Amino acid sequence: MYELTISLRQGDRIPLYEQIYGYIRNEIREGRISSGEKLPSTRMLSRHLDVSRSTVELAYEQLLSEGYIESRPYRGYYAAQIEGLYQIHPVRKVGKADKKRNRAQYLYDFTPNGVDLNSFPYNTWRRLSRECLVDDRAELFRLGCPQGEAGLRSAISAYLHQARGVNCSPEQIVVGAGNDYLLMLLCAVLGTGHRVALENPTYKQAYRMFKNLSFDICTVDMDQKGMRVDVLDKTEADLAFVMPSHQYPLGTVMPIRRRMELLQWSVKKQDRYIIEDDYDSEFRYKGKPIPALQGYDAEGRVIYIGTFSKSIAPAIRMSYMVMPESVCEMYHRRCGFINSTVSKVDQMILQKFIEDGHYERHLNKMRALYRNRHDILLAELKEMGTDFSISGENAGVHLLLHFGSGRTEEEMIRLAAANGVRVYGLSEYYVDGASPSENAVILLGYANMDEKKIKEAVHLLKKAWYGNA
Amino acid sequence: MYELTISLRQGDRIPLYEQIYGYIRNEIREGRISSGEKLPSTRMLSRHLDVSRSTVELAYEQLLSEGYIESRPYRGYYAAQIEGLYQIHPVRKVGKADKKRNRAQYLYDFTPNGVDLNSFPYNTWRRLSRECLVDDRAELFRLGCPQGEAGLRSAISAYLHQARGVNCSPEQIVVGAGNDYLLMLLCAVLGTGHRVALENPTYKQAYRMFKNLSFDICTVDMDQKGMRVDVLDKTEADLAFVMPSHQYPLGTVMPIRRRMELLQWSVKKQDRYIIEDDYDSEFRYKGKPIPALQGYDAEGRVIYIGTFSKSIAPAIRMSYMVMPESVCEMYHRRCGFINSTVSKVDQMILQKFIEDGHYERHLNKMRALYRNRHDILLAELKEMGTDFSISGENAGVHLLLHFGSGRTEEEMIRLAAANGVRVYGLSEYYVDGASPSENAVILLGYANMDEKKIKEAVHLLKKAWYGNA
DNA sequence: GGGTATTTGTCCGTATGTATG
DNA sequence: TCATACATACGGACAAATACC
Repeated sequence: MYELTISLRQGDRIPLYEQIYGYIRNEIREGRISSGEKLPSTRMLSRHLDVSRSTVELAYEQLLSEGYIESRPYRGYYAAQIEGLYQIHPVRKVGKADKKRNRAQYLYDFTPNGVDLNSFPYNTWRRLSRECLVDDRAELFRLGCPQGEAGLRSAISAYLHQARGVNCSPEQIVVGAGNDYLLMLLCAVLGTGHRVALENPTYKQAYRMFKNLSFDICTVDMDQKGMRVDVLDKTEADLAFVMPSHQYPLGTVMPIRRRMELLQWSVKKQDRYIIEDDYDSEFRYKGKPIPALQGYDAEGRVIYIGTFSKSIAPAIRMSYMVMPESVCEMYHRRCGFINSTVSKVDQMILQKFIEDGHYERHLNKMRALYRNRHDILLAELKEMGTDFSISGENAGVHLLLHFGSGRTEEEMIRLAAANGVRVYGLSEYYVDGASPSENAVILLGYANMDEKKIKEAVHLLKKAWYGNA
Repeated sequence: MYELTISLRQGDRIPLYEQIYGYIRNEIREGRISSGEKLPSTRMLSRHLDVSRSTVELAYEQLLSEGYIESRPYRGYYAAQIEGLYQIHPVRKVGKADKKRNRAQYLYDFTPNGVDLNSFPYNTWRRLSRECLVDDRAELFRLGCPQGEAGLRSAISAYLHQARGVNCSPEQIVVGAGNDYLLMLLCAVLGTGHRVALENPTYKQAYRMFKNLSFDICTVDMDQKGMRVDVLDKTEADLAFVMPSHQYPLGTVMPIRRRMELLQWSVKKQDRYIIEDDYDSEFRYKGKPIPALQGYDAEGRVIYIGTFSKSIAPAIRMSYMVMPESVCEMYHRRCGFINSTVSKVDQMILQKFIEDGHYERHLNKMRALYRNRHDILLAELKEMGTDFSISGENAGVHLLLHFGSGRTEEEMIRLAAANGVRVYGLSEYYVDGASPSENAVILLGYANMDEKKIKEAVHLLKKAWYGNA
């Protein structure tokens, strides 16, 4: 079947269906689609071009009526014999200078920060967006609650309760423009003079934020259960920044016992707080979902941070923080005056998105999708080689490969790059210069790679790392 | 195999396939269909329900994509394991009833923070919004530049150059979610150990931000020309926060000479900076527009902050900061890692809005509108009484009434309130407890009051303050 | 036990309704 | 009113699995 590569200009003065029509007509005229050849089905093409099926149908109908293609009911459309067809001006389209120059140094990118590009519910979002701009006009002009719209906070609170076992009222929530901002805000809320303990390796944005806002920092080693509370206990830290659900980058899931130890640490002295970053907890593939640390916290020591960046789209720029009562009080006293950083329209869209059940459906869809990719990646990796172990799987959208001796990270990354595959080393996530492992540890994020790409990429990795294709 | 007993409501507003989808989803959720159990085939069910097979197919496809069922080709559909699936039952939507609770105690509100409610180009904005969501889909998934999209920054830089005489390249601009955020960011960029001089009275959000981020603060008195540089010179401040175009709340416009003095202050010692908040400079009604202070700054001492809150809508949450080279360098070193706080979609919408000339048109429209209101308010006020003088007119969207002796602010506000008119006193804008004037000074913002309302409101004020209707 | 009819998911083209500008 | 685009609903063709003779 002929593979079409049309680039549509949406919003152009030329309607979509005419662009499709014109393209295919040209391909047939100039023989790139020969007579009898099957064309992509309306469904396939509509999915491929990301337009409605009816739009493609309109194009096909026009081609049909002009005799360029033939329809075989229930089978498909086929290019017709075009001899004798009038061709007034078979204009040769000169290739518009290729825009793709800057891309594609890497054919495959296992970035651990990716999200799937194709699953965003554009149509729903657009509809909700329009509804908000039509229905709630006046709302655009009221500045809105600094913490975020009450309705959205209610929706988030309900979601967190059911999905993550987080106990909170909407009043405890602050909606903000991204995790970075919320961390910055939190630092302002807590004020100066704190020492924060970070896992090592950790989420570097957090490390940088604390560092640049003049917090004292100490790093605490991790074992397979997460941050070592016995080590934490010996530090002077009064804040602990942790990712119990799926540590970044290690992928560690903190078991209940360790969580309890951590909570005990938090109440041993006054004014200790745990900052729980639950950045990608939405995605778990095995076993029962573990409730958030916040859910076990009876003493109000856990500050919970979550985001829609991973679960919807990074460009959305919406995250939320759940503060215990004592922090709430500080927030209102010190930072209650700071206006919300999220557009009210966006907040209203998201609120509707959650309330109307779209968010639930979307999450389930994404989970199914990511699980599938996760399974395929695991299967492919097991075929690739045996001199590494895998960790951090079963949750999130990335996993780690721990190689045996004799392999350096730089070498692995370089070899992969030479074959067009971008992989990431663990060492860049260590702070304070520490990097305890001599052996290569490689991160593979699979969120923005489809099945086919995963297979091809692992195939290339095999070639790169083991020399056989 | 599970026997389904669905009663479909044909012609309902809920589509058939969604009814089927919803029913089966519920059965699975509530365990009436257990995992692994076979579902009726699309044909069986379509016959049973007397709908098309494709309708059933559509329902099954949705269930499949959300992970509720699994497909075994040529064999059938089977209920999947649903552990970990998200089930969000939103709590009752926040009653739209109590939204209006806090409003409408006042019939007329002369808030100095208002904007006009009816002039927002909803249709244009909606169209651009739609275009962005259709056109630049992939952009949603790239995180975007921390400073804001390059295109938007170019557009802002071009606008600032033409309209405000600001000299900058797009690289010097940071786009952020509101002035509050940009001030917070700026504090992080500058780091600790600074002393900032504020006009008194001043924009209280700025005062609070500096105070809460542990900056030393000193206040500098104002005369009719703005901040007194001679007083500033005697302080230890290395930062000066000023609003030369139209000081808030006094409405003072700083003349050229004073601006030069201020610039001279900034170069007298190293590492001094002027923060210029140009929050409502778009609106001037008399005389030539005065370029921004930044435009006169040859030494790179001025940090310029502007916003779209006043000129478009507060809910938009987009502001921008122009940094001189030296601050740029600090920004990149200390805060370059902080992700943008503005949704990419919103940035793209705004960029198009500016580039397509809508912003220019909108500004001119708003200026004409506000000038009209300004003129009418002035005329009405002159008819109202003679025991006050007016200042701060000719620019911005608010002005001040300075009353003679024997009138206290509290009394004026109370009298107005008793007649359903909300006015604002100057004293709340003073910081450090200072409030030099004994006499009442009243702020009147006219941005969100139309001609009719202005006339009615002033009429009521006359009644309230002078006793005659 | 091997051929055959049936069942099944999957793919397909088609028709009509609806929202928007 | 009309063009454009999308949503919903319909039923036939195909190939693989399976049940049945």
